[in-house]
Amino acid sequence: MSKLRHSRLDCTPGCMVEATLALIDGKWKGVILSHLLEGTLRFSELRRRMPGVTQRMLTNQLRELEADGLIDRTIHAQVPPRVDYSLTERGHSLREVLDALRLWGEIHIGLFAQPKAAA
Amino acid sequence: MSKLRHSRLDCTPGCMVEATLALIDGKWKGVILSHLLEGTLRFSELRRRMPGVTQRMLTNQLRELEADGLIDRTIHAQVPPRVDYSLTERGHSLREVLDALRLWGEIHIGLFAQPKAAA
DNA sequence: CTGGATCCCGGGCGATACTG
DNA sequence: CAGTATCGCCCGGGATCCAG
Repeated sequence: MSKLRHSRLDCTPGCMVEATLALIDGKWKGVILSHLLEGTLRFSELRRRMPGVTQRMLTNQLRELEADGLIDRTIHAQVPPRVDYSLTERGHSLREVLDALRLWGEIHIGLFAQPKAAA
Repeated sequence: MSKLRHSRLDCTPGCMVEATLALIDGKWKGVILSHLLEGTLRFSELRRRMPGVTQRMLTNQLRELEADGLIDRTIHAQVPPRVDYSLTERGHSLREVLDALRLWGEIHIGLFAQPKAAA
């Protein structure tokens, strides 16, 4: 597991929330997972779809997602190296969570999103 | 808004996911929100319920949550100062999201990813 | 094409001390 | 009780170069 900050024994409200957050949080994981929800992608494809992320970070985040068992990394032994990334079953199971996050964002942040006004 | 890393204009898959994550992410926000879901709490009560967090960070996170319109901060003019924190309507609307996160964690982490307990 | 290794900087975050 | 102010460490993460 990448980073579970505080002891996961203090399961006061929020423990599991934090535990799950620790998996999908991380600067680019949410975006990566969202992209992979649409299907398998190779490294260069992910890069192209995420202009803002550096190659270092992309590799980094992918490794963490892999370590957390959320994505599979398939290396094809070819002269031009090729690596495919796809969601594991566990990864796919996050769809509902990601959908919940996206849905809330669309409703409560939308396009203008009053950070405090709203009320 | 506390920290929306990349332009929220590049709404490729994951944009809203990240936007929402930016609000509830942040080391302690998930836990804070979870606690406040149970009702209004004053500063010291929150501290007591979250042994691991420093006073500085707690204040910090509470301020960000307030700036994002997720919680209300009520100051009572008393000799022993007293400040109550409670969820705004917007904050309460996160319940489903937090529930989704917690539920996923309980199912996909709680069962087999446990260090020793579990099984 | 994929990704490792290095250098380096800003800031996140903890510890501590002070205030109203 | 509920913060604010200051110092300092650590590391996340960008840029760059190298390798299979």
